[in-house]
Amino acid sequence: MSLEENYPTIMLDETDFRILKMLQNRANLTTKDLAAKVNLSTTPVFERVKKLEKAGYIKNYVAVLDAGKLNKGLMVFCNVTLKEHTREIGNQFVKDILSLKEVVECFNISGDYDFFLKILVRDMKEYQNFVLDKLGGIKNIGSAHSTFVMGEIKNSYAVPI
Amino acid sequence: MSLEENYPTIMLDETDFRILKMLQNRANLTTKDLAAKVNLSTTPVFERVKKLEKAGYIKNYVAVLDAGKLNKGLMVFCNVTLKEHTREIGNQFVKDILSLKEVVECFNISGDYDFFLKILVRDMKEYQNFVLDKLGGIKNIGSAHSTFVMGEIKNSYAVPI
DNA sequence: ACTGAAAGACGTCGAAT
DNA sequence: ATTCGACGTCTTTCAGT
Repeated sequence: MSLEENYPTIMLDETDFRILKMLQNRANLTTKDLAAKVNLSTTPVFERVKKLEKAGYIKNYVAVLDAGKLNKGLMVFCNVTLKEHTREIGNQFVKDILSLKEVVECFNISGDYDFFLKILVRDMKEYQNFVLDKLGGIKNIGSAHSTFVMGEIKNSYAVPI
Repeated sequence: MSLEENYPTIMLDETDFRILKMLQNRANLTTKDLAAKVNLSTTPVFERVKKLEKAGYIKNYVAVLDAGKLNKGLMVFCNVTLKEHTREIGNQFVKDILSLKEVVECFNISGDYDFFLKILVRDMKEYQNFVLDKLGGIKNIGSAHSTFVMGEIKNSYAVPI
């Protein structure tokens, strides 16, 4: 009964999956390109894409930028615990975290920590400032453990289908 | 002197940054839309976008799919250590990991573990099979520690600019 | 559900300021 | 570096199968 699930549920066939796979690798393929690859004319492909958008399978189209070129070449994972686990304190933490633009991902996790943050900054100095000025200003953080990314093997936003 | 840095280095102005910000939120904005938002006509905006693509600031355009709808609603972080840290064993591990479609991200990290993996699967059963059949088949893994995502607070592919 | 064609919008480029 | 204008291509729709 969640608010996000109010899309129509539809059946996808093999062609739909092929279209989704191609679009999550290159969203600027034209309908014509897609049509050629699935051996159809443009009309059914156009209608399938619209169907997939309206049904919520395709949530958005985004440009992938180069973090390093934009001076955000240091990726840090920060695992955080809260001092208390009431809903109110959790909600406040979430609200505070969402205001920090350096935090590009935040998940509530199982295990020793409560939250996992992925942070993008320019360098160590900027990360130090982030921890001291921004993370340090958030209430009810019990502990924070930083892990630094040394090398990127694979970084995809694609869903494995 | 890295291989990836062979793009021309150019200076970006405020308008370029505004265009990048908009495109990483909605890549299907038309040149016309962008032009209206930055108070220019289409031609300079078109040329700026092409410039940003050629200079490597924009690496790609992708469709963002709904993982839950596509039956990949369980996200798991898996921290892995290798038994030995030679370049050869590391390279083989990387090669093996890249062949697993469930692994959507893989980073070489500092700290207690060597690699961080983000994995998307349908449910716990599928994750169990992934660990037993796929991860378990990879040589030279010393230990693997799984953390399960219980809730998504923020999940963006955007670079904070 | 697909094909083919037709209309309109947009991307794309040249000339000009 | 931007505007204007023209052309080609793509998106989008519709009649027909």
